[in-house]
Amino acid sequence: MKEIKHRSDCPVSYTLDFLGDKWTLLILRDMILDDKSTYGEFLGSYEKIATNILADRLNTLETHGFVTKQTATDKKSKLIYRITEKGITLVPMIMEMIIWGSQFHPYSPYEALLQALQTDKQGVINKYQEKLRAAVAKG
Amino acid sequence: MKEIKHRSDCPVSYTLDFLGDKWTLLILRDMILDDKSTYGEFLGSYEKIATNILADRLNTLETHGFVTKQTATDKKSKLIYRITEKGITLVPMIMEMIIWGSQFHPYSPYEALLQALQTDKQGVINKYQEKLRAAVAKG
DNA sequence: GTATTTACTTGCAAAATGCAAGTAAATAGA
DNA sequence: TCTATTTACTTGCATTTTGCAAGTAAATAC
Repeated sequence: MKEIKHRSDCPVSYTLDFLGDKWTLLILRDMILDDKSTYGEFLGSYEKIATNILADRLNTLETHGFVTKQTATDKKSKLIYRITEKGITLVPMIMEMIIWGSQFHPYSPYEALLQALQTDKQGVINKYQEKLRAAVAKG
Repeated sequence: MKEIKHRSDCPVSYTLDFLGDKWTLLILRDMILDDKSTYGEFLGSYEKIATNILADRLNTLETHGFVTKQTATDKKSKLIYRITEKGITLVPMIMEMIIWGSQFHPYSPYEALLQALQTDKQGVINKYQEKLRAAVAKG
């Protein structure tokens, strides 16, 4: 279990204390953009996160209220990780990263999304946030 | 000198390969928000970056075209780090971090900035980018 | 009853970070 | 001109984090 140390009161530093690593936001990307929700699904992502790191990050995300964990209704051995309202506040950051990264390295699977972001960024953000909220509400 | 390894073509992962650590964006914050430009100034920031990490990150930022380095006109022993056009593309990300971090941890020195961001985010971004471009042009 | 799925934990090696001290050129002050 | 200080690092070593492979354990499928 990782204890987060805050180096200063600056919001940039504060943000990096949570999100400044190579894996945390990739898990949230999987949840936000690809509707992934289980350990196995996160593990299956192309970037190949190590099992111990994934367990650690999921734990930290849960501890700090970005996700919740509950056993699946259909299968007791399956755990469902769901993004919370706090997690949903990270949608703009993820979108900004898609925009930024795409400038230097185009990625065809996100071409339509990128186009939409360039036309109406706030609209896209709202749509994703509403979709995620609906999923939370559905339970 | 750090070689950046890209884990996948996903722009989020690509972005994190560059910026997914605790220090790189803090140096850029110092340049963008506080007009810092020397090794000593970065070292003086509240978060207390280690000298070897600072040297490494400045080197990496320079290697990848986010900053340039040149000796000061007034003092040969002084090196000036300047943000490039590529570095300036990170302004929206930094602003998003300010907005996000401030939600959970208010920080009075950025109160006015935050207010402005909430009223007219794109306007603030443009203003900062123009200010930085002007500084680049001035040399 | 046995194999597989799902979600981890454990142990150890490798890499990154943090801390303290040392270096070296340029400048400032006596 | 000699000495101290500023500026920008590098080096060495301890600590922490990450990565990889293997092991565990409950639930489910066959």
